[in-house]
Amino acid sequence: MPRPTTPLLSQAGIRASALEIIDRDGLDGLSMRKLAAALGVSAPALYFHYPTKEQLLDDVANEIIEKVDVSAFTHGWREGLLTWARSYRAALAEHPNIVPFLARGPGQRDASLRRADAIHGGLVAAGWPPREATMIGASTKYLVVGAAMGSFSRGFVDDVQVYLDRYPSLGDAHRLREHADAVDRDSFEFALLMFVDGLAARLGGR
Amino acid sequence: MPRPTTPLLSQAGIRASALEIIDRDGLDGLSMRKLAAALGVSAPALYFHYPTKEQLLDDVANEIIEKVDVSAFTHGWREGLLTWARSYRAALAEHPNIVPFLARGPGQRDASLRRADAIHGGLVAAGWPPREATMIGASTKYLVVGAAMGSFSRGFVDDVQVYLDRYPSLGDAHRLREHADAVDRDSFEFALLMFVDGLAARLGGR
DNA sequence: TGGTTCAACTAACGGTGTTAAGTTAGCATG
DNA sequence: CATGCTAACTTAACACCGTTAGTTGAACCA
Repeated sequence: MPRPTTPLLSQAGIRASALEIIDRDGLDGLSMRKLAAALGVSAPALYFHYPTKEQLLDDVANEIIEKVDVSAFTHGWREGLLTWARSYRAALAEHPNIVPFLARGPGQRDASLRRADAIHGGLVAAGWPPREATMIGASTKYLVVGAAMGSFSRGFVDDVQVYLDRYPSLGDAHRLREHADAVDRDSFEFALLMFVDGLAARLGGR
Repeated sequence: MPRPTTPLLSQAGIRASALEIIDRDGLDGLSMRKLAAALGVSAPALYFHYPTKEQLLDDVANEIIEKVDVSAFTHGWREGLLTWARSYRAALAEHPNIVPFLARGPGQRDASLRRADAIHGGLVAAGWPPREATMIGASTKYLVVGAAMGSFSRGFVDDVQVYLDRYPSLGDAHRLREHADAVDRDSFEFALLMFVDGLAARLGGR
């Protein structure tokens, strides 16, 4: 069945289906064969539209990062930073399974760089020295990526009783599992505000 | 050649060789066959000592986390937190290639939990409400894991000129690549201090 | 109309983690 | 001391992976 009258595949369609599988089955749950099957096509057909799986994932990741809002630096660095960080985290939290890939390597993801530029520019325009602007950008990214990993609250397995017995100081943390998402969200917000407070004190003390 | 007179393999030896390969060839560079070859043995022999690759990696990760210092909470929460965060980051920076695995899933890594317990206990003992102690622990971990990913400075590929042309505001960031490690280390220290300053202000303001 | 290009196909390669079955050294027991 | 069980390895093989090669026939342009 060669060259169908109307194309069966498109880059956008492939990306959408790939993201769907990642969301449902995890990053390791995505294989080219499974993806092809979901699109009603054989695996090598995908390689006509994407040269490699890596490239496809790069594009999917790009699509997600595109939604991050870096526009609020016009309302001051504090507002800009908070808006950026929150929308960044929200974007990742919507597709947590792709975060390990995101974090692995930068690849060819243009969107990240365009945003890094906007952020750095916004901070410098607000009076931060370039070197500190760089560090603030990096720091915020650390927070977002770290939080997106959810490594803390997800560090508790389902069978909680075991840990309660062994680690008494964890105390009220025994309900961490059931409130995992809320804890992650609150902790991120907490960390972000502490960090920005620290920044404000530093900038104000000059 | 069955059952050699003296065992060729041990869990510790397997872990050591695995970590060596990971450090040298990256996380994806570790395969059971390559690991077996490095140990002068056939691949299935490993499965006598480790039920699965995942379990092996869990153990390797555990070994690394074991080195994290959580003892300094006896000198106050500030000192305890700083020491923990710095030694945590140092431990990960020593084996950056395993960080993506670390972040992927918590697995059965006992060491993480024993440390979470110590940290939570130390913070509460120093006067932090349990709920905030949980968030402080989580936040610090976000910073460490995020920084270990080095996702910011490594987000710039080798060919820098391309980005200079396209993203003018990046300005002095054009030397990011060559100073990548230094930038990461400084940014982490910066973020940590800003965060702890924010914390101190919050605790002091009560 | 003819030739080229496109978008799919099947077959296959080398790699992966892992399981099954075979072989024999070491150890415990009668 | 012989017997049997377990331990620690072997080779062969399974199902899957990302990817490449070679084929087919519809669509498009001259």
